[in-house]
Amino acid sequence: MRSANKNGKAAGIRDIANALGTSIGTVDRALHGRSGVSDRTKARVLRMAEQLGYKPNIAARSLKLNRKIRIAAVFPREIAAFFDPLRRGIRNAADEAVGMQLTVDFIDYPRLGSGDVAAIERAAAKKYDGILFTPGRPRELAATFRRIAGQGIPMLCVASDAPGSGRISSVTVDAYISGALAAELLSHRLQTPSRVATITGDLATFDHAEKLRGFAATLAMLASHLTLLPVVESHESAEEAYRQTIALLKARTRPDAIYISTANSLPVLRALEELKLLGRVQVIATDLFPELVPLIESGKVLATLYQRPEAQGKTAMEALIAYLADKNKPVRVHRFAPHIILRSNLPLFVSRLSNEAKTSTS
Amino acid sequence: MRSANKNGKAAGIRDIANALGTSIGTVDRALHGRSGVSDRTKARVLRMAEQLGYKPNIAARSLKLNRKIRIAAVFPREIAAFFDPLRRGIRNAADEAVGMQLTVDFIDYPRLGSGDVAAIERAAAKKYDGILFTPGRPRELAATFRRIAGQGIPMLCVASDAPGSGRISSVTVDAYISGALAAELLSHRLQTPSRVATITGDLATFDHAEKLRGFAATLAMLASHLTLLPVVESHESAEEAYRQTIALLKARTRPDAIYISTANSLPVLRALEELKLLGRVQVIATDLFPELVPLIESGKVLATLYQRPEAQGKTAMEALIAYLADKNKPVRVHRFAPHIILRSNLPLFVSRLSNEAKTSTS
DNA sequence: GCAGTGAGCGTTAACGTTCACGAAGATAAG
DNA sequence: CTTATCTTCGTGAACGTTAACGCTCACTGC
Repeated sequence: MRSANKNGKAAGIRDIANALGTSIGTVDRALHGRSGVSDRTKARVLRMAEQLGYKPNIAARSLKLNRKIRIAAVFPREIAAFFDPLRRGIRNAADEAVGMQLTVDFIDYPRLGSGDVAAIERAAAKKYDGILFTPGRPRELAATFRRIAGQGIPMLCVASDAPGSGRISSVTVDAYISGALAAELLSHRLQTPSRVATITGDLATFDHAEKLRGFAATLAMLASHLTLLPVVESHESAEEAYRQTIALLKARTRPDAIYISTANSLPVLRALEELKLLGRVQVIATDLFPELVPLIESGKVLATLYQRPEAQGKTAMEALIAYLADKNKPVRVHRFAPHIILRSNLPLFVSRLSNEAKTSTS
Repeated sequence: MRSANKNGKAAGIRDIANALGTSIGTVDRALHGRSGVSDRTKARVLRMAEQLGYKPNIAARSLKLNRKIRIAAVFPREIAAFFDPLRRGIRNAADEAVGMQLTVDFIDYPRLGSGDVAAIERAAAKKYDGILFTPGRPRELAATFRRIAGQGIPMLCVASDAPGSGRISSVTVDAYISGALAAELLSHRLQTPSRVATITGDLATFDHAEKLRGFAATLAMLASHLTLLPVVESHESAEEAYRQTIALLKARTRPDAIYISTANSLPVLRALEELKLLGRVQVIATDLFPELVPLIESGKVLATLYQRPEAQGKTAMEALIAYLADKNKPVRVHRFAPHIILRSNLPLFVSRLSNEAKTSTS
């Protein structure tokens, strides 16, 4: 960005060599800590580089070392409203990647917890340079994780984390805070003693468990008049979610509010509708899809916590690329803030639903 | 990303030339619509390029045409809590820019509406390749805009828009929706007939006017029991904001809630505190700074609408760079969704306040 | 004395593009 | 027919970096 030398051009490796009366080969070796330079010259080079404000020309570098990188993106087909934009984010980031020949293979499997182990195994066997995926049930994947990590293939978790799996990093919404937000929003609305239910995907999924933790803790802290019913697990299945919701709503202890912590909220809403409880039971949903729009507009759904799948995908891919470009540089763990979608800011997100443009991840 | 030819490498300009039995010079001319190629060969080249799945190697290109770009970023010093991170976002984007020698000059002036015309004039005189700024009072800047646009210098508005100014694009929070959100959040809390006040920066600023429009419209639509008091303009001055708030709170028609639509909320909060009204008057603030944190934690401020200055700066800079790299490609107008910061998701943003790391703009 | 070793360094050929220069042929003007 | 001009195209030198290769010289062991 700054410090051009006298003639106006930025200092290059050649300028350093000239200034020192040495050769560019030596400078290159010194700058990269390669062998074949004496400590003395190495120090001289480093100092001169500093002095001239040397910044490596990335364009020249990536032109020279023409890297080919193959990345596997392993994600379920369901829930499409979440994973499709996530894949889009990944694709966008891949397209924008500059200075390498990037190949992204998308490997699909039916849904979280069903077929993921096999799919990831399959990907690992193909010797990719990196793997992107959502760990649905970290326990069942533990053995696979060890094998992949052992092979030295970097894996990065997206949409849910798997601590201790050897993944180089993870990109997720802050799950605990998502749950906490849901509780806070409900506490604003429910002023009198009420029952609150939660429907989640699968408690074996780390982020689902975290959401629940946040929800329960915040409920206890901010709203002691709200009692939490036993959690319902839909196991990422639409039918199961529907059945369980019906059962929940017909029970003696019918909840006054429901927090759906998975993007799989459609069956739950259908059950509510069929029992004519939409609007009478407060609902906080997760993520956004077309069917949810009119419900928020009409106030039948109080809010939804948008997990920004496209942004997650993009950030994850960028992080993986950055890691592959330079394995020394550490990769940050990204914890996104979920967007609280209410009635009045809904239009902003709806326009994004349709515009599946290559752009924007804000 | 795909279509490597037989030997595994991606198709380059030389491959096209070989396949056609022509020279790379001709291919280059044809691909870029330069003169000196017959229509026939041009068509042949284009077809072969398509067929081989040719993708230009950006690294090689930017290595060859070693462009130097100078950009001016003209922003006020106040309100630092907003403009400092915005500048940081700009700097980050500049550092990440690859394939060009980028120089960013930060030009400061006291505050919006005071010194901005002169500062922008000064920048324009220096023949920058692009200008980034916040149009505080578009009216007063109109003449300057015309001159700059006439010189062909692209300008991009950040944090507030200036429609019809000739700017190539703008990056802002969706102001109307910010206002609407504030109204909706207040309507959740205030159930009985109440008075609501708004304190803004300067109604001459486009985005401030928009926020008010959104606020008023949503109040009318969702909460007819809330009456809106006449708007107060602080003119981006701390002292004026303080004085006006005191006056407002001592008036006969003391408001039950205040929407502070400018980041300049500190003086307002001070006034509230001194009159012991913090916690008794509902407050929705804008943006985040250290002093606001305990107030949100304790529930004395209901919410704040975070305008994500760093993300805005980064996106704006990226957009300008993209435009300068290819002036044909149109630049999107970016409308960010403000983050609603409540008690439970506050920690997520606080950590960003301290970590002034180079990373993250989510 | 000499071959062998290896540390330290210089040379040079790529990587894929862009662009200035000039050659060759066609057309026009004298 | 010659000379000038224009169109179409090929040639080759950069851009800054990396890495393979090879040179020099000091040191070792015999």
